[in-house]
Amino acid sequence: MKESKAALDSRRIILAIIGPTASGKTGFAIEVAQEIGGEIVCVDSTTVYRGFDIGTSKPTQAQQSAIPHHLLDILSPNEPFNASDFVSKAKEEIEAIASRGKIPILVGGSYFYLRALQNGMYATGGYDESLLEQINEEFYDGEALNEVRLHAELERLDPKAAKSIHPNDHYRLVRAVATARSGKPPSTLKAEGGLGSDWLWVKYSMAISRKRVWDNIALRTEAMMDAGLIEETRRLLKTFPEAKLLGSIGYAETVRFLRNEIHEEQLKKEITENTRKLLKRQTTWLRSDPELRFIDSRDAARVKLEVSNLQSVLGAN
RNA sequence: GCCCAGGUAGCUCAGUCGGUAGAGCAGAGGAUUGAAAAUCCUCGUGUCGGCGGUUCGAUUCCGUCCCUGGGCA
Repeated sequence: MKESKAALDSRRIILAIIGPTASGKTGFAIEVAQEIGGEIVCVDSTTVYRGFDIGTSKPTQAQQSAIPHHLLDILSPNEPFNASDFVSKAKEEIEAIASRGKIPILVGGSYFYLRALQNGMYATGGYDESLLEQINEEFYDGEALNEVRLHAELERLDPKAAKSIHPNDHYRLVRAVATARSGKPPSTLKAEGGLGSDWLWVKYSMAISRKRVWDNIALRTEAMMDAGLIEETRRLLKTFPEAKLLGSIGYAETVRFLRNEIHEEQLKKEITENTRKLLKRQTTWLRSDPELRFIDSRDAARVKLEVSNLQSVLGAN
């Protein structure tokens, strides 16, 4: 545990370039990867799915052939995927990259996934999914979930957890009750399985004003439409109508357009607005992480310098 | 030119039987532990179009002017 003696430091370097949508991180990450000899692991809940290309701003073929990208196109649209799946797959990729003598670079905007990978997740797993449904039924009153009763139940089982979960947050409420009923009060859980201190983390985000990201978002929405977002959505809707991602930004709005619920101008407006809201939520995550440093997209050379300094320090032992 | 309906928060509008006003959307901040591009919480002062008049007091009533939409010429 002691890291004061350099001779004991056997950590390997891992880079994270994690930033909001349309902030220019993809291009920056590729440049950095080329500078330091790295490979990219995508930290993104959407680009894992095949077929969802335009609306997810998946890295282009050219970008992918410039630097290997992992965890891209690994799933069919109907397959489930969550933070835990991400962690286990990412760990494999990271090990594989390191064993090739390359530096793993985590790139994406799904901060929740990054945190799960670095710090681990609660080992809840003790109940199966049917318990969630059972609770949903038990606390269903006529038309809707009775969150007051549900919240009271959590209050009884785990007062501390109840304090941190708002009654309207049904999803978290049901999960917390399920966890508590299976014998693990959520407030007592400890995160497990994170990569954490085995690696030397170098974490960056992009230094760019919200105004400029807004502009990028507007331009990118136009570009997505020109590139055939509507066609892509029509095709996916036909082949995978149940796909979870059809409910995500870009696709959900386009589905409504295809059902003639909104016109094209409205479609563009809604995608732009919803992407801006996403930007805001992502920014909240970034601000909460004191390890993150913000860097200009022209400063790839600085990252290279930092990495080689770190390498010489680590290599000294 | 005349008639009608409006001009209130960035947008769409509600409202005040006269005591200076409030919703939705947009926007901002936050949370976030197996759906996360999801889910949830908090945040609303603006010459109530301008100028006069009546009044203790006008965004509210009256007059007038300007602007917008519709109709008639």
